Amino acid sequence: MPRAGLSADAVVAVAAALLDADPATELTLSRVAVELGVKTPSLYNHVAGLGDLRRRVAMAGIVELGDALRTAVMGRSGPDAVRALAAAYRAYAVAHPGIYPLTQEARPGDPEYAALGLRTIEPAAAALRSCDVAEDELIHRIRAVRSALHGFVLLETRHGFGIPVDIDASFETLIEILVTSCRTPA
Amino acid sequence: MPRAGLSADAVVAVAAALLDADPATELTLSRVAVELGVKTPSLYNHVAGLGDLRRRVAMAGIVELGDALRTAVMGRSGPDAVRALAAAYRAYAVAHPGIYPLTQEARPGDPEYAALGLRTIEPAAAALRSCDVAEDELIHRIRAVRSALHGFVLLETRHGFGIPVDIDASFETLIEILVTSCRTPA
DNA sequence: CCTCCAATCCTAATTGTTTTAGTTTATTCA
DNA sequence: TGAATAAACTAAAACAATTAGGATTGGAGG
Repeated sequence: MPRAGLSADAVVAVAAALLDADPATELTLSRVAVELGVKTPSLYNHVAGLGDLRRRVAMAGIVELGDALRTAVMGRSGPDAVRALAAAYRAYAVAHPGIYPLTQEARPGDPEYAALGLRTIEPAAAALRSCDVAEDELIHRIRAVRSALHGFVLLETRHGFGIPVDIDASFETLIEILVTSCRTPA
Repeated sequence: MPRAGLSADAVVAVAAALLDADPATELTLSRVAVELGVKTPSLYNHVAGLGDLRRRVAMAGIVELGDALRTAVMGRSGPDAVRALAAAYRAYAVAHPGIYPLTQEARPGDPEYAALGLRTIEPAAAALRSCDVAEDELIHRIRAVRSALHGFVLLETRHGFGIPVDIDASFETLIEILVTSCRTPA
């Protein structure tokens, strides 16, 4: 038995790659093991099972998505910030159609996971605060933006938009609707 | 072997009920069979397998959702129609948190399924047309509304809104943003 | 250098799932 | 009544997750 030299990170990376390569196919430990040239039970030395693997992929994805959003919003404000945030959000989902849905899955009773989730909320909060959104409206506006972006990229990446009409234009329309709510401070 | 008196519809109904009763738990033929007091292979007399069962549940759901939307929009126009549509959409998803996601799954190469999908699009198209949305903008507006609603109800029903702040108020905010794009004809 | 121990990887086995094949029995209808 | 059809069953194959336990590797400390 020559040692394969695995690590939790390597397993997570392969799982993430498989997920993005074919988002429609279920992630299985078998496929990850084959990809790594190892038997399935060996994965348990690095990861506590399929559920844990999915959680780890999700957390890595949240960090990446959060960083992308933070970067996008940096140095921008008002409608510009919202537009940049939206573009970055969509870009991440399109680039990672398998990982993305995991990043938006709730895990009740997992404080570490919940804490990470704030990474994707904060940039949105910053962008909206930079439009003069009242503080008691902020959460609702964040939820609205998040809902719109989440729904759009989910439908896009899963081919839910049936008609072959320019999806970029649809996204522009969506963003402009969202931005409208930003343009006019009270 | 006393006969159980099943039918495709009965199987679909039980599957739908299981799905809604516990949206987090995977739908399996085993559970459906147990619920019906029958062995798993017997289900194949009525349904072509798990995939077919899911498809049938989805189609039944699409019809129900489409009817709810059509009813909501009937006799209304402009912002009123959009508000009613949104409320009905959310009500369906909340009442059927297990079935709803299936109704929004794309099935490439399934014309019957695609045709059914129009049932949920048409009410939205009607609502938006009744605001003076230009015809070449219509698809994009429909997609925007659909994205926003889809994302919201998915996050709501899967407990994706972390903070315990009034979700109804957030939905109101979202609808008002969508309706804004409706209020002002060119 | 050598021993030892912990980590890694394996095989074997259990459980639970989908699905196919073939059999039996109930129902229907000619 | 008797035959055809449909619905249920048993048996079994294929595949996945997981656990248990055993063997080997690789490195840490003497």
